[in-house]
Amino acid sequence: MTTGPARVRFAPSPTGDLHVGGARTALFNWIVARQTGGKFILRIEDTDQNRLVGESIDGILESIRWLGLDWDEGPLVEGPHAPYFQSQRLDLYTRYVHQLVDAGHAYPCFCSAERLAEVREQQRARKEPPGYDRHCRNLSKEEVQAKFDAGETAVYRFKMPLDGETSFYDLLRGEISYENRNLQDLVLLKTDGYPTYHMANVVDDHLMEISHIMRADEWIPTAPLHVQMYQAFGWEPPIYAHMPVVLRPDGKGKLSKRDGAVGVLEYQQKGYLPEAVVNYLALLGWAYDDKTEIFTIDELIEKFNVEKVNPSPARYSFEKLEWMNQHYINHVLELDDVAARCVPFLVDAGLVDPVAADTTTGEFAKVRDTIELVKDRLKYLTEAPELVDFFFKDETDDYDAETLVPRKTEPETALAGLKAAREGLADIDFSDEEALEAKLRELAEEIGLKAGQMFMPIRVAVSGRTVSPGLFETLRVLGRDTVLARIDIAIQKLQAHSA
RNA sequence: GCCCCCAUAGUCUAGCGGCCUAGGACGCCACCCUUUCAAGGUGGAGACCGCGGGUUCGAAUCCCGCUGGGGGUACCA
Repeated sequence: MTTGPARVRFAPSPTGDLHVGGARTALFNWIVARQTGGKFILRIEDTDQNRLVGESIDGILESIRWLGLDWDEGPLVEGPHAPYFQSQRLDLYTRYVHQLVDAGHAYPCFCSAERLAEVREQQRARKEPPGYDRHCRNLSKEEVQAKFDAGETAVYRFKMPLDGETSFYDLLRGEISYENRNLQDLVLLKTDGYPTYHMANVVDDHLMEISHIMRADEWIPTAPLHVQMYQAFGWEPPIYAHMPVVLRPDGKGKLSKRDGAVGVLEYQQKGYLPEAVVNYLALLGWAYDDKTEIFTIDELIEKFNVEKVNPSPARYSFEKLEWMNQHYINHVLELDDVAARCVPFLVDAGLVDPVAADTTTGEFAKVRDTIELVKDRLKYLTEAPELVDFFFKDETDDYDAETLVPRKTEPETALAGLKAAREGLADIDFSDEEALEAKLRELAEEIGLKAGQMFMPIRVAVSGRTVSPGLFETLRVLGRDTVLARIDIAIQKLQAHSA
């Protein structure tokens, strides 16, 4: 698709959180930049003062950063085409609009919002396609001057050719063409002096030397306008590749906030790994072959091919993403890595000291030892605290004596098992998991219990719950003192219960 | 309404004229492993490749129509 280094851009509009659909577009752009040794440019399209949510910019930058998509030019890092906020480039757009006006490709339009609404209303009543009626397109120089002199404000519209057709090549779909007579004289510059997306994006993409425009599907209908603008300016248009939109899980419309977690940062908070999110997003509409689906970021850079992105819209699946996340935690990341990523969540839960963030500390070692036991059953990092809390607390959470008694057994059975364990484990080497297991199995046999009947009460006694990591490794990590003390408590509980 | 895009199982997809009695994954169902829960292993159900016409010795793959879905139709992006 390209011969040299690509200059691509991701241009979010700061109107809220960056959501996964946008993140996917950003990812594809970033990958293309990296695989061609090009540049990934981040540009903030803050051209709509009404929808602007100032604080959202930080969140968007944080989201992109969290995903690991570093940008070469843009906010904070700047670059040769600064500023990268369109609100700081207003004079440029004004200048270029006037260039179009002078060349006869744009014109001021004095129509009020009311008149436009009225025109649309009438068109609808007559069942005609809605759109601007080009009322001001042929105003004479004198008429225009008179209106400005009278203090009227104007927007500037592009003077779309009335006949002929406009076509462009889309990397995923091939040639796409539109008949000009169906195209509109869209607004380029608004009355508040801000440009519309069309103006800002064409001017900036050209000035910033963007080579490939990879953006969402929804932009296809306005692409011919952009192509006409490039022509009017006498500029070479970039290569286009429109990414299919991400649909709601039920397929009924674009994915939006209403459909659950769609903000990138929500995934961070919910204990997802950026690697898993990236991997899932890459697979949404793209596949390398008929088998592979786990890709490191470097493999994506090596194997991804924009031209193979499936042009049909894809539904978003929370289930598959969840599976992907679990797969990464269970099978892709190394233990130390998972442990380190769990630390913030454990700290938040008040279980470990913040110094555990330093992987050379004993605190971290303890975290690693416990995470090792639950790594293969974690779906989200957020589950870590609830799975390992009993290793860090002095006592287990309170539990009902009943839970010490496995189904279909009597309290006496559980009590006998616990007492046997209490004695039998007293002088066992707790660092030796196999010895622990051998001893417990031996004790079970001695008192005529099945392994499960013996193990469950102990599990509950030491962890306070019926679901826990493997028993013997749990005992090993807990250590003799804690284990014996907790068994004592369990025995008391059971005796009190039966009395 | 008009314009544009898309079309392989519930979902994401492989396939780019014969290798397809359509492959993989998620989800689902069994069974195995097993000290709980996961993970893992094995097997299974699930697609007349949206429908109808062509082209061809041969079509999921090429062409046309239809239907369906999605997008756009703003002084929003």
